[in-house]
Amino acid sequence: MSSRLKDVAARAGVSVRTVSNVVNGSAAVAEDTRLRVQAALDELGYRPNLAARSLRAGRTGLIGLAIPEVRSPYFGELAGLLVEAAERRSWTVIIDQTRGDAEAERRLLTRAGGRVVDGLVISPWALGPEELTAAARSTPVVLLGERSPEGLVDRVAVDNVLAADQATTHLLESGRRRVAALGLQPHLRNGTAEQRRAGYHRALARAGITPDPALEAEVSALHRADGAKAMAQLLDGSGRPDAVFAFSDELALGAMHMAHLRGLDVPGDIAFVGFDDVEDGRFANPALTTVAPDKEQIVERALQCLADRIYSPGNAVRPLDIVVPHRLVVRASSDAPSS
Amino acid sequence: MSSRLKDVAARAGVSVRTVSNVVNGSAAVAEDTRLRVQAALDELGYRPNLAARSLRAGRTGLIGLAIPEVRSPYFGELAGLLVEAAERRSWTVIIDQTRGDAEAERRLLTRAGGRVVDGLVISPWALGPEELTAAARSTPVVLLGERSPEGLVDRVAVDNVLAADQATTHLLESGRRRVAALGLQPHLRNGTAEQRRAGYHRALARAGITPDPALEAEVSALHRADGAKAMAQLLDGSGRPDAVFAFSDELALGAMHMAHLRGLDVPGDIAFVGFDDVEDGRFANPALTTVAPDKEQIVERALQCLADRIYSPGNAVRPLDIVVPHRLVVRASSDAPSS
DNA sequence: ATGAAAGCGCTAACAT
DNA sequence: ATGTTAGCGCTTTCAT
Repeated sequence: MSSRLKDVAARAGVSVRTVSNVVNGSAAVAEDTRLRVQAALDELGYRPNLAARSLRAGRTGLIGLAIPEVRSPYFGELAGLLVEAAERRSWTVIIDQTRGDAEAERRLLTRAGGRVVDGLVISPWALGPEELTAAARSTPVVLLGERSPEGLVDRVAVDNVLAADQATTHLLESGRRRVAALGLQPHLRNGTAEQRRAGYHRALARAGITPDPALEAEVSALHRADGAKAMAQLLDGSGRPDAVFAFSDELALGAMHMAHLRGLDVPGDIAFVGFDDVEDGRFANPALTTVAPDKEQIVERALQCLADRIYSPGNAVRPLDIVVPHRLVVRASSDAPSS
Repeated sequence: MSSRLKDVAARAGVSVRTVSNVVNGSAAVAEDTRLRVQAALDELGYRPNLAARSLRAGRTGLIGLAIPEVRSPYFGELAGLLVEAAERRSWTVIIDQTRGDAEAERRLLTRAGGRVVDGLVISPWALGPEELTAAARSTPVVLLGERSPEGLVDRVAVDNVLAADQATTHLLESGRRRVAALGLQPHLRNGTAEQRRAGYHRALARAGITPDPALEAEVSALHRADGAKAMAQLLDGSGRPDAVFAFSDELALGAMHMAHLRGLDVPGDIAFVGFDDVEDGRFANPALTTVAPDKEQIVERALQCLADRIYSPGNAVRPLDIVVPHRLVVRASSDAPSS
């Protein structure tokens, strides 16, 4: 099979110690031996066995990313960015999908405990704070989006209440009066939707508008199809919305599609704002107004948290609650009605 | 820190051998000892150290997936499916992005050689056949899409020539005459675009149409923006297309967006067909006609190849060239012109 | 500057 | 049924 340190040592006529030093540059090696060893290394096509290294080091160089699904544009983009950022820190990322399933989330947390990964970045949907906190005691864990109770685990997120408030306010300022909120998920333990709803209510209140239950639509998942379905219900209901604040771009895109099917003009008859700023939205017809979280910063700060815990585990830093910036990107889907 | 087999053994008053047997169920253990050991296991919260296991087993249980980028809808969907399929085989997937960069592809191939992963599924863009074949000699490798010369490495793909022919034929049959091909990538070593172009030419030839160079648009990458840019060039050129066969849905979506911006009606003035059948296309306005490869089968067969090579390495099976089925999904973007 | 050897945590061959 | 131990490939302490 493939060659080990020992083989290379035998071939170069030195000890494994010296070969190891050449491979890692970990100690001074006489120039001529170094060359001899290097030659042997090349001839044998030596590749270090990572399992052995990890076993020695007590670290794997792997970090986990647990997200509901890779294929969704938002998490896909996030995963891409995280992989790149991890690379810069010489980490390899294991991406796992939870599908918002409690069992899957639990399994990944457990695996993190099993030291397959040195740390875990998780965007929890199904799991409650207790379990997350418990898991974080045995491994470095960073939460994306969801808040842990009393900040017991590191967490990185945008200010959802503020962002939702701004999105709603933007619609109100463009003259819309019957703004719907699309994306409630009362069945999840994830509080994100609840926070966005709070921001939505806050904006309505400031404008002196009483929330209308007929303008709040629930979804069972966050795909375009769910957005389309919820939109259909809004249009068939008594709410008669002239604008929609969807809690994700995917939902917004699905909803917008439904509006088109129903013969509505966007933004003439109805305006849309999404959340996430995924690429699809930028190229939709019309282009989608959205809340853009600073994704680069989300992954960067998450990894920083992990690094801090992994490399100085004794140093019991207080768990961080990091808020990353966002901005409202106005595009054609929410232009003021031509009136 | 965390507990080892030895700790559990001490606590239960048995040998490590017995604990190992309990953990793995690998040998008969007396019921009462089993219970005692299990209790110790639970109390100590024992988790096996995977690095040690891998070192012993000579296998890591990890497989690599190397794709240009996770965030693109097509590769995102594929990655999601592959992770699920791998799970069923108790494999964990490491996803890596190559960005079509030769150096990145080379690095991943090398890592595969380093036994971090037991095998690698790669969608090569930049690397030529020689290097791919060389890498496959030291590790199980499956190619997605790209054909290796003389079938020296396992490969899974759709029949690109046939698919492109069908897509083009569909447009011609709906009465279009000036069908453009969008998505040539002469700078890549990847032959996929070339195959799709061949299918496009074959369809034109069958219809007695001479290919017009002004109707063939190159792109530097495969994002919506590239599709939009190429579309602008087509519209500004002398080709005056009444239909576009884009080599990917993303390109098609970008191109369709540009058509809208130019005030063209789709499909009235111009029809579109994409390739990949990603979710975005299904919810686009209008919904995008596309070639739908059987993605489930792509990942399933790819993993099957890997499993064969990993579990019976001596068994030098001839490299397989697997063609998975596809179908043309006709949607609103290519309805016959109302004429 | 380099060699010898211990030991990371686990499994399995060899005992009893 | 269960204990003892070698060894997977590597890094690193201790010697020289």
